[in-house]
Amino acid sequence: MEIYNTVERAIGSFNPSKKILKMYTCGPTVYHYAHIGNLRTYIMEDALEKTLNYIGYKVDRVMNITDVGHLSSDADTGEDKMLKGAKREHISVLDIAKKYTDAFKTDCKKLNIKWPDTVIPATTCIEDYIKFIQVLIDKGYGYTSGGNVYFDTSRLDEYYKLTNHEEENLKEAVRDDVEVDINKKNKTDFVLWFTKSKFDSQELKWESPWGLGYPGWHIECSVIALKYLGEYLDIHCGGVDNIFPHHTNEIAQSEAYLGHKWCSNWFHCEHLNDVTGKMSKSKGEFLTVSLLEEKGYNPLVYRFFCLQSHYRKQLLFTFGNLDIAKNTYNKLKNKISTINNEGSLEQDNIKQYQEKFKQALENDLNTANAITVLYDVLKSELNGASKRYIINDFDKVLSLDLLKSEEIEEDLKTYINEMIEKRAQAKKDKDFALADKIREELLNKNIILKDTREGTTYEVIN
RNA sequence: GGGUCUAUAGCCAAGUGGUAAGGCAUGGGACUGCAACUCCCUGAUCGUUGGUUCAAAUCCGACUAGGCCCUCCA
Repeated sequence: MEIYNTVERAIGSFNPSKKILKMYTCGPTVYHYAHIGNLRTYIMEDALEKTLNYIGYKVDRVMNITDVGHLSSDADTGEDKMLKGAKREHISVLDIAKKYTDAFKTDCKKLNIKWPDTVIPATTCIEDYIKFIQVLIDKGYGYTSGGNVYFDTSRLDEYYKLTNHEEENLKEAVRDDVEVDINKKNKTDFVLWFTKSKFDSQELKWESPWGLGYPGWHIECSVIALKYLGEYLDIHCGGVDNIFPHHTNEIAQSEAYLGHKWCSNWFHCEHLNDVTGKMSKSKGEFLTVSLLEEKGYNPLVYRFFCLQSHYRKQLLFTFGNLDIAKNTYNKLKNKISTINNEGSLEQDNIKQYQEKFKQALENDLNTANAITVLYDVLKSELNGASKRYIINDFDKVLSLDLLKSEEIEEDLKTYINEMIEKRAQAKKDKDFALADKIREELLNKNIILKDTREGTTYEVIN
């Protein structure tokens, strides 16, 4: 397939000859609920993984869970994030991690995001970080200063390959709330191991050759990727805000450690913005999947909203825009639900549509176009069975539950049918007031009646 | 200040040199007791400006606007 590669700053071919691909994903820091902007990235990564499956690859995918605790909110003057969460809720740091890992898992499930095969909490690999850091020190890439272990970026020729930065142009401590670390030899050096925390309240600490402390932020991804996926990665994913410094530093550490090129493709998902810019937890409304549900949106409407757009374009979130997606999604599902299952499979035509669908996805994960192919299928002359077959096939990537209809309990069915009978009689008697009253009553119970030529049908919405 | 990305109708968008796909919304019509559903019809010369070319939304330059990153936010 063709896909944009951040290292090349261009769309390039991605057609490894092997059958199994190694994919690494930066996971969440589990100190609070994920907001839907975070989730956009996971949705698109999920679509990527499923696309790779669709075109014939097996994907060995690993994701970390950052439960080590790093800076709080957007300022690094405050407390440790995990600890802040723990204080807020009067439970321990580890309980916070568990709580929000579970919450994240639930969100993924609701959005039909496949949980990666291997998900590793950062705190389970402390020994590995220590060994890794020791090797970096032995090789001359690490040094200790002011109690912390730092990575010496001046030892690298290609430190900026991901960003095209020039060292002299890099500003230090751009944000007001960030302080310059005087222990660093170079301004881009970063911490591998902390013993002197900027905040003394760090709760989780471990013994190390350099003293009691905790790992730097970037080390966990390098080490976990190496431990579970080996020395070569095919694709590494994350949000665009991680390009610098996080991914830049991952490359620095990993390649310094390995002595060879580490990951060939970098996949970055753009941000979900609100009208003021990037969505964040500290600003504006804190939009979670649960909140969307409370407001009456099926989480898959949000997935659809994301898939209709391109992962490398910023997407503007407003409830108005989400309403449009909701309407579109409901119409789409509704249309699909009316397709019968008759006829025998028209293999040749089916293949054509599958090919078109594949082409859209292989073109830098063009999910918007892939959805258009779905509409082409709906409008086509294919028989019902063939359409259903294709829709089911497409949904392996889209994961929009396109063929799933809500299970309706027998009691409710009986009730609705009785009401429909009653209304039909009322209409016959020209008692439209009663007929409308019945329709209204059912609507209040989220049951929509539809009068068609064949009679009255209904739809239960959730 | 530097880097990076984006700019097509109200919204999401396709388009990768040959006279602008699709979806939703809007408006009109059919259907209906009325409505919803469904079906049919309905819209843009592509941020601005130079250039390359027989031909540009598509390539190059400049400009403008906006987002993101520059030490731990996906």
